[in-house]
Amino acid sequence: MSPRTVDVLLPLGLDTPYSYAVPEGLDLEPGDLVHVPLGTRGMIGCVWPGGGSAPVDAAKIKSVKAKLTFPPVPPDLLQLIDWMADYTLAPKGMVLRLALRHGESPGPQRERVGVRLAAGEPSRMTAARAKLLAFLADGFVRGKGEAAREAGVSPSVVDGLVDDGVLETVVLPPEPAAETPDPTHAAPALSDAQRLASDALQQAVAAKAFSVHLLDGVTGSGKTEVYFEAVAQALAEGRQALILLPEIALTQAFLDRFTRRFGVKPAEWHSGVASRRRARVLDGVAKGEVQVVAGARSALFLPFTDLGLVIVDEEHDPAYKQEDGVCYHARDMAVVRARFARAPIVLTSATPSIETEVNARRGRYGRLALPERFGGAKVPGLAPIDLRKEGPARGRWISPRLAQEVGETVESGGQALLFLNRRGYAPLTLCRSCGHRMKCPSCSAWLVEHRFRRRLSCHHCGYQAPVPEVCPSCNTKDSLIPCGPGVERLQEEVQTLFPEARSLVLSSDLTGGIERMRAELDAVARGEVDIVIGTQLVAKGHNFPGLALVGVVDADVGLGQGDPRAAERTFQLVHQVAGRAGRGAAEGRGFLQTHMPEHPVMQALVKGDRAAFYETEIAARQEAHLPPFGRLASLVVSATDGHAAESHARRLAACAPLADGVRVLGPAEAPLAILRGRHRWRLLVRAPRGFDLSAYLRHWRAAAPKVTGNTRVAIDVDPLSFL
DNA sequence: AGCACGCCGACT
DNA sequence: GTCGGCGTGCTC
Repeated sequence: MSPRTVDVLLPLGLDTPYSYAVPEGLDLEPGDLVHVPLGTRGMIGCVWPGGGSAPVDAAKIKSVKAKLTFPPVPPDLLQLIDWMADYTLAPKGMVLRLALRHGESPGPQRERVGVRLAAGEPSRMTAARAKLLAFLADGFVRGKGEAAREAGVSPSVVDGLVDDGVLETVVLPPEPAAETPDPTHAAPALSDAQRLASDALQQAVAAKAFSVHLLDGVTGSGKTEVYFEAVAQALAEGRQALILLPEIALTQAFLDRFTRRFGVKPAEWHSGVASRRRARVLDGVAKGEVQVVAGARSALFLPFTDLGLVIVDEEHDPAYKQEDGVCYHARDMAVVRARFARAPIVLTSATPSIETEVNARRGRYGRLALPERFGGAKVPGLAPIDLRKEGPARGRWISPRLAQEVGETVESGGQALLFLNRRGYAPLTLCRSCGHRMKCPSCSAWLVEHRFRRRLSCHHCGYQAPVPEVCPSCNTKDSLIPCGPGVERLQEEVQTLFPEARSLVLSSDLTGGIERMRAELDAVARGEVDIVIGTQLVAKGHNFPGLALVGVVDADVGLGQGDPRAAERTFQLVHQVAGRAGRGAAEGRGFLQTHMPEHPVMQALVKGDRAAFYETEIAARQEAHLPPFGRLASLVVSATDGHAAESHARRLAACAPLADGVRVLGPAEAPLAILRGRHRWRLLVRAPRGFDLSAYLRHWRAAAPKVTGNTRVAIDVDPLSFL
């Protein structure tokens, strides 16, 4: 009799599972994680449902080594992986990898050791020992580290007394991954509009069925309080809730709000969480002990077994889009997971993406609108400052009017925010003698000067070099001059204009990681800074209660380039930044510096007319058959050799299948023509709404000439950016 | 993704 | 003569 076999999907670039023999007595279910031999090494894979894989030579079949005592992948997540692989054209194994590559250490947890007073006298008494013994005099067990910390002595004092026999060690039960949130801890007082919305969401949760709602409200309208009530409902029913946030929005402020509502912090899941903690959260999620996870994109792949609610906060945020490897939009995939889990999902935004807005208008998503700013504070209007007429002097970026307003704000004790979406000191460095421009050696991009780090750096590949003393082209000394502003340069200008003011640059490339970032954001919130100079980072969900003025230094930055989403992104970003002001008691004011005040986006921003923006933008998308009125996919052919990339792109274009209403545009050199030393040619597929683009691309790929050498074809279904 | 196998340049 | 560069292809 031939041995039983199972299909095992491996987290590799493979589209089909492999067959393995099942050892006698081992019981395997789909979703179980197993250790299997592969070639010369071993690997963790996932038992895959179906059993319909193509038969292989029996002699090749190896045997499953062991089943891991690790949480299995639940059925809805298996389904999501299948679905994502089909949709994105990524190998199934690479999608599985997203769900397995959590970076946690799955090994046995380190025992937590506690101490308590035992019989016996210390051989010697010291001040530190006396302090510790006094602290432990009640005879209760304390964690080792905790005892040392609380008593104000070093951990070695604890160890010393243990060796002395005065203290005894006790093994403590493992610390829970998260404490249990209490849905009744502090029910908030909601406005009528909030109550209406939260009732609707609670009903959706109670229905235990798939549904999508857009929770639509301006910054400060109380969206978070509303969806917390939906979370409370899920908790009351004993089910799990997932709150997805753009990574940087997972601030102390968010955790504090959650804690105020539910009494304890949610389990966190993002790149800053230590690996041991991740393992505990993962385990807790799988066992249903962790009920609420607040996490970044990757939390989408956690093994929830009883998911009762998904929230995607700030659903329009482009950070949800994964651009490399498996290209996917976490918001869209969250909707799919919710569908498979038969759970309601709530998308929140003050400036919904056009896709979501149109879905809400069509009635595919329910819309819950929170029209007013909670607590009465006003959304700041944005006064336009026409840079053509009242711009600053050459080499300056803050117009006289904006400078005066900032000065008055700071003098009267208010906080000002200057927004400029450009990192570093200057986006371009050129030689005044020969005109040479400092360029990245492996990308077609300028090197950005970072004066604080005293380096030139490429924002696309991470290349860094010191600022040279002589021009690399003509060897003239001290001839390199910075062109254009970045936030660092803006701070320099601020320091010249307002020497007394305390200023701070907030930008993603500040050293110190997410912890330092949170600390600085908190310092701003406490009013320890007068003038904040920030990139888009300041737009994302931080609350600066003392902020009285917002100045958008260059509203035109994101426009141009022919990117169809440029208008949308500019609107969302500036709208959000403007919303930072006036959330507290102070009435905020805003200023918008632009070279094109007549542009529809600027007009909408100046008038605070959100509806006008959606009208023009939706009409423009419809006119151009762009998403969501048509579908797009991008194929980027890249190779270290430019001709190889171009010729493969041309041959690829030549064999594109014909289909009704489908147009293949290109190949054209990608806007970023060279990236990390690879030449890039781009093809764009435009198809009608509702067209099965994935199937089309699959046929195309099957008919395409096979890729040779280091040529690569990257497929992005529903691309967001056009670089 | 690794890791082995393969076929061409500069070293003990 | 071998060591080793990384291109190519396979892993149940």
